Amino acid sequence: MKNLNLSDEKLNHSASHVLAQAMQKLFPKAKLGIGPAIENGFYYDFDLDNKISEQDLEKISDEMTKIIEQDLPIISKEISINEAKELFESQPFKLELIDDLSLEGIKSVSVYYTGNKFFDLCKGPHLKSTGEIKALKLNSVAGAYWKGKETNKMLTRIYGAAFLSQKDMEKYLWRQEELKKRDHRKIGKDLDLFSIDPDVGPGLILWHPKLSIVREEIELYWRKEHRKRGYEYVYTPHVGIDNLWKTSGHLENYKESMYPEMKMPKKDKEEETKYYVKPMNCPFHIKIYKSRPRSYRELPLRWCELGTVYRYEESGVLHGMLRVRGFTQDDAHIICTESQFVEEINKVLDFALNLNSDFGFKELKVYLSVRGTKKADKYVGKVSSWEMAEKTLEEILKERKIKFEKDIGGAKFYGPAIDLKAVDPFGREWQGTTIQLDFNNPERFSMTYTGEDGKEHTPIMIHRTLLGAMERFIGTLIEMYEGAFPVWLSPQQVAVLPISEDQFKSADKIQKELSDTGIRSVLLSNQTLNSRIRQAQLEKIPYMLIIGKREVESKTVSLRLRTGKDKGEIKLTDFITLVKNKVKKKSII
RNA sequence: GCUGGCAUAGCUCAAUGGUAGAGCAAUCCCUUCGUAAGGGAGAGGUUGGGGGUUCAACUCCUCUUGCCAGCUCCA
Repeated sequence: MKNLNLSDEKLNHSASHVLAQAMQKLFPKAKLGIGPAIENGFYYDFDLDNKISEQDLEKISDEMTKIIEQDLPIISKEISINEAKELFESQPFKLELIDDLSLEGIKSVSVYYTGNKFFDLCKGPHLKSTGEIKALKLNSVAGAYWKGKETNKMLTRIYGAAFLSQKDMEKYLWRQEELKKRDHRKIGKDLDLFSIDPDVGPGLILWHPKLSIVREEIELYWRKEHRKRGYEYVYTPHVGIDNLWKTSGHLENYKESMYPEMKMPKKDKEEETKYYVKPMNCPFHIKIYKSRPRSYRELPLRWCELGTVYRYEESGVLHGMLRVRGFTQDDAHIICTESQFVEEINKVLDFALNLNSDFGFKELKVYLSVRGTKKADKYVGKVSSWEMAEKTLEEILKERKIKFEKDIGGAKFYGPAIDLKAVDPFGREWQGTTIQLDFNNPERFSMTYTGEDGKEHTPIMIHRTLLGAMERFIGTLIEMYEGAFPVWLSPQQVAVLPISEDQFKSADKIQKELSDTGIRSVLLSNQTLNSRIRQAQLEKIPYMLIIGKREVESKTVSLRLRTGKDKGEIKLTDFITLVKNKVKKKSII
């Protein structure tokens, strides 16, 4: 969660109190949960006897407006735990919160009054009066578990946002519209990039030809960069026998995320062989490692694979290409000695920063994912190894003077991680790179190498993805660029547009010449010129070449950019050089 | 998985109990055009699926599948 600035927090937090007050008036039996300010707004949770839907928001919003117009003062009062218990007698959730606070040893709590009828248990701070809220928008109704626990009661949550001026609200609404326009699911349909078919299965992506070009370009680049950095490619199967997953601990720790087993009867025997589709690639890479004895002289080993895995994610979390059930990780496992480990992590970090920058992600947020306190039994391996690893990763980040936040509870069951999240122009964060330590598998699989001392040692395994997964990464790119991919990734780079039939032949020749130099181009010759320009524009093709009588005579092409800019006449050879340059520099246009 | 909502032509949407309609796309015909939509014609649907209520269901009820928002979870 991002840090909120104080004025936004006061504003939205006060608005959430106004919402609660309005709800209590409209639904006197409503029990109040909590109502904090969040990034870009606020919410409040209620326990209601009745169902409410988005249609009710208007009514609630009107009630809130009345409270705002009364310009009620917001005043805090410090009271003792016992007084608080009396005051919130009829509010079971508040009583629970008071008990929690009391258990923490807190003796008094603050209560905020809005006018003299409404009060709420609250730390504050707040606006001085409701009249400071100048505009308001209720967005949605959703269910949310009390205290975020799946086993707790589900409350009704209402989301909204408050503003200090009408203008601020307009800006906010504009942003919402802008985000809707960039939704990769919409763009994916509009630009014929991908689809999801219920008959194939929810969360399984069908890559259409255009998006497959984007992926192919990324994969080519990815391979080249890995080769350059001393990685070797491996290929491994999509399924493995249950024994493998027993050894890896997946059947113990990860089974609910795995597709169910495939049972294969054995000939003349009663037992069956059970196969599982892989949710991770690690066990396979480990088996390659274990295919023969290893020496310290071979280490570090860096094995990478575009490994397709399947995870049976809960139906409610699926989201276009960003959260799917089948995805291809740009996976790698680095197997090294203890003394190589710090350097290897640093190399991976260098690689990751470089890669992110090449795709135009200039701003990154770094997280150190460590164990949480809640589900301590979820983590496998010795506590001492965990402490050591978390400390080492933290030191590496500090050494590099990288600013980072700790993501407490963000560690995988097998080890801590460094996660990089790309920040887009709208401030949204997209996880791609994750560098995870794994001290579960080397032990479980009894991975060893012979050291300089002639003795057996256990290697360290680093598990990492840089892009994350092809699906999520490319989905992110679609949102980031609003479907207008940088030139090197554009499914079509050039549209060739003859003005009339007289130039069809020349245009066709130009298109073939572009193809010969490896530039992806398409000849559009139906309909009017304007309609073809529109077509190329809507397809977000970076370059349009207009070929008319003039151009044929002077042996040039007229260049129009997808930005709408008319660059005038240019020689074809110069244009080819220009495109090649843009491709090389990975420019947007 | 949970809470709430949605599902009508390829797409975007209309029709609120009386046997489905528009624009765009696609198809065919005419048009050959100088920087974001040239004109015309015909076609396209057992209203996501099953069951029920009713003389009559896109419309009401119920089950189911998928999708959307959020919760929880995650590459």
